[in-house]
Amino acid sequence: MPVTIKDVAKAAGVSPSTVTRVIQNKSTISDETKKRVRKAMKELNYHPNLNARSLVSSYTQVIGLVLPDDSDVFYQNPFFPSVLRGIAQIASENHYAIQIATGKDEKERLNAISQMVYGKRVDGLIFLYAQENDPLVKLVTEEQFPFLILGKSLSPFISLVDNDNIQAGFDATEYFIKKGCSRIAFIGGTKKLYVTQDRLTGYEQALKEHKLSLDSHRTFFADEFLEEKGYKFSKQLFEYDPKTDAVITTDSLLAEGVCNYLNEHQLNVPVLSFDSVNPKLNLAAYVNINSLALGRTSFETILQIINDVKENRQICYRQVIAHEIIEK
Amino acid sequence: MPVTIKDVAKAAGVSPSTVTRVIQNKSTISDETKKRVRKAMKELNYHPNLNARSLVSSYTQVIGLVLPDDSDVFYQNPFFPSVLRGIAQIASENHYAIQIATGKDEKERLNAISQMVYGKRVDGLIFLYAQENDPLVKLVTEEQFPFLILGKSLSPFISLVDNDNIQAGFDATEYFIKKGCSRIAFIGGTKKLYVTQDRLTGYEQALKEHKLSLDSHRTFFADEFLEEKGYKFSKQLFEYDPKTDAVITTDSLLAEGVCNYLNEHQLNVPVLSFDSVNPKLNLAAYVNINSLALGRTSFETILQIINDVKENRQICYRQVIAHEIIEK
DNA sequence: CTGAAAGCGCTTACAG
DNA sequence: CTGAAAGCGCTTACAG
Repeated sequence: MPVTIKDVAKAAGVSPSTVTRVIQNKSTISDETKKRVRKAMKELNYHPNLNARSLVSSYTQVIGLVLPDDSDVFYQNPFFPSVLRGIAQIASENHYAIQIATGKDEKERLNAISQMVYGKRVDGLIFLYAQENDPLVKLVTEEQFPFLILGKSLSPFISLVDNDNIQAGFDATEYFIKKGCSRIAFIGGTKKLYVTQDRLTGYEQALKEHKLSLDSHRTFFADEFLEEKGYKFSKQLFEYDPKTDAVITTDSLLAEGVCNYLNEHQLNVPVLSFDSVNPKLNLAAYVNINSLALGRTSFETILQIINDVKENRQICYRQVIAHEIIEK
Repeated sequence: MPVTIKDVAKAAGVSPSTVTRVIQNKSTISDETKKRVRKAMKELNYHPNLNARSLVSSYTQVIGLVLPDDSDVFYQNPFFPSVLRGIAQIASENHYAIQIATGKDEKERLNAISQMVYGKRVDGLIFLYAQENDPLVKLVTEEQFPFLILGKSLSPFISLVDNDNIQAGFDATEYFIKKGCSRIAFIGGTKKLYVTQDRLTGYEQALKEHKLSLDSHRTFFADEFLEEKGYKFSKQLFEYDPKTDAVITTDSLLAEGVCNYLNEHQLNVPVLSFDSVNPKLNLAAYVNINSLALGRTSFETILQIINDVKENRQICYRQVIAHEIIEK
C-alpha cells in the first residue's frame, strides 16, 4: 500500500489539508507545523499521487512535444536531439515532465494529442514542426489550448519560436558574394517546408541586392534521400555550369552529398550549409541556427503562455533566435 | 466546462457505470445500449479524463523513457532517433503515450523518475542506457516497478534488450581476418560502457582464435570528443605501426575522425564501424545493430513485463537483437 | 493558523 | 443486463 496524504497527516498529527498547505509552502502555516509535517513526509517516504493532484487542480506539470512523422528526415539530422536537449533543460529546471506524441501518420498523431489534450494529460503543447492548415494545430486552437510552434506559421496569431530564415539565407548568400563569388547555387530540402522557402527567399534577395541574376538552374530541392540528391544535384549543377563558384545547402545531409561529389571530381568549390551542431564536413562555413536556444526558448515561452491563459490574457509571442555564420 | 461521463450517461439515459462498461466494451452490455451510449459520446465529443481513470484504475497507459545525461554523446549519433522511432511505433499501436526523463546529472534524473514512479504517472520504464549500480535502477528494483534496460546489465535478473556485442565485435574482426588482414586496430568509445568492453572482448577473442597476437598499442578508448580522438588515435596508431591494415571503430563519430586522418594522409586502409543507420562515411563495411528493432522489442517487452507484474509473475526477459555486417 | 466537508471524474464491487 | 454507492488521493473553499 502506498503512503497517502492521510498517513502523513496522521503521523504529523494534523489534517490532510494542512499537509497540502505545507507542500504548497503556504505562509499561513506555522514553521513548527511545517517542520513536523516535512519530517513525517520524509520518514514515510511520501510522494503525492500526481493523478489525484491533476484531477482536482487541473494542471499536470507536463508538456507535450509533437514530433513529425516517423519517417521524416527530421530525426536524421542533429537539429532534433539538440532542440530536445534545450527543452529538457528548462523542463527540468521547472520540474516539468515531457510527454511526446508521434505516429506514422497524421491520424495517429491526432489521436495522440487528443488523448493528451482532452485527457488532461498535459498543460501545453510544443509543435516541433510547422505545416500550414495542420489539423492538429486546428484542434488546439479551437480548444484554446496553450501551444506554440517551433518554426514558422502563416497564421498571424500563433505563438512561435524560430530563426529568421530569410535573413539567414540572405547572410549566407552575401557571405559568398563578399568573397567575390557570383555563380552561387542553392540546394535545399523540400519546398513544402517554410525553412526551405525562406532561406531561398533570402538567397534571392541577396542576389538581387547585389545585382546578380537569378537563375533557376542553380536552385534545387530534394524531397527525400537528401544525401543522394545532394550528389545528384551537384552533378546536374556542374554539368550546367562548370564555373559554379559556391554552393549553399540547407541541410547537413545535402551538404554531404555535395561534398562527396566535389571530392570525387576534385572540385575545389566552397560549400556553406545550414546546420545546428557538430558540423563535420569539409565546409567553408556553416550557419549556426542555435537549436539549443530554440529548444530552451520554446519551453520558456510555453510556460508563459500557460500562465497567460490561466490569467485570461491572450498574448501572441514571436521569438526570434539569432543565427550566426561560422567560418571554418 | 468539459464533458464528463455523467453528461454522456444523462444523454444516453443510462448510469455512469454503464458508460464505463461501454468504453471497456464489456460483453454484458446489450448492443442496443452500446450503440446509444457511443452515439452520445460522439455527439458530446466526450473524452475521458485520464487522470481520473488512472487514479482509480492505477494504470496510466504511459511508458517512461530514461535518457542519459544531456551532454552525452548519445544524442549525437543516429542510434537514439532510430531507437526512439521503434519505440514510438509500438507505443502508438498499443495506444500508449511516452514520457521522457532527462536531466543534466544523476540527481535530476533520479528526481524525474521518482516523480514518474511514485507519482503514478507511468506503468513502466525503459532505460536507454546501462550503467552498473545505477541508483535509478536500484530505485525501480526496490519498488518492484516494471522496467527493462536497453543495453547490458551484469545483474542476472534484470530484463533487457540488447545486441550480442561480443559476437558483433568478433564478427567485425573476423571479417577483416578473412580478408587477410593481421594488423587490426580497435578504436572504441569509453570503457565505462559495456558496449565498448564487449566489442573489445569479441575483437580479442577473434584475434586469439586466429592466432593473431594481442597488442595493446592497437587499442584506443575515447571518453569524449569522439571525432577529434578518432583523428588523434589514428595518428598514434600509424606512428606506432605504419603497416596497420584495418581499423574497427565502435562509433560513427570515431570513424569520421579516423577517415579524416586516412584521407589527409592518403592512406588506403579499410575501416569498419558500428553504427545503426545512414552510414555516410567511406567505410569498407559497417555493423548494422538494428536499432529500430531494439526500440520495438523493448516496448513489446515492457508491455509483457507490466502484464507479468500485474499477474504476479516474475519473468526476466533477455532479448537479443541480431546484428549484421554490411559490406559497402 | 488549522480542520471538516465537499468534490474532481472516473471505476469497481455489490446488488438486483 | 444495469444501477446506486463507495472510494481512488488529492485540493479548495468555508468556517472558525
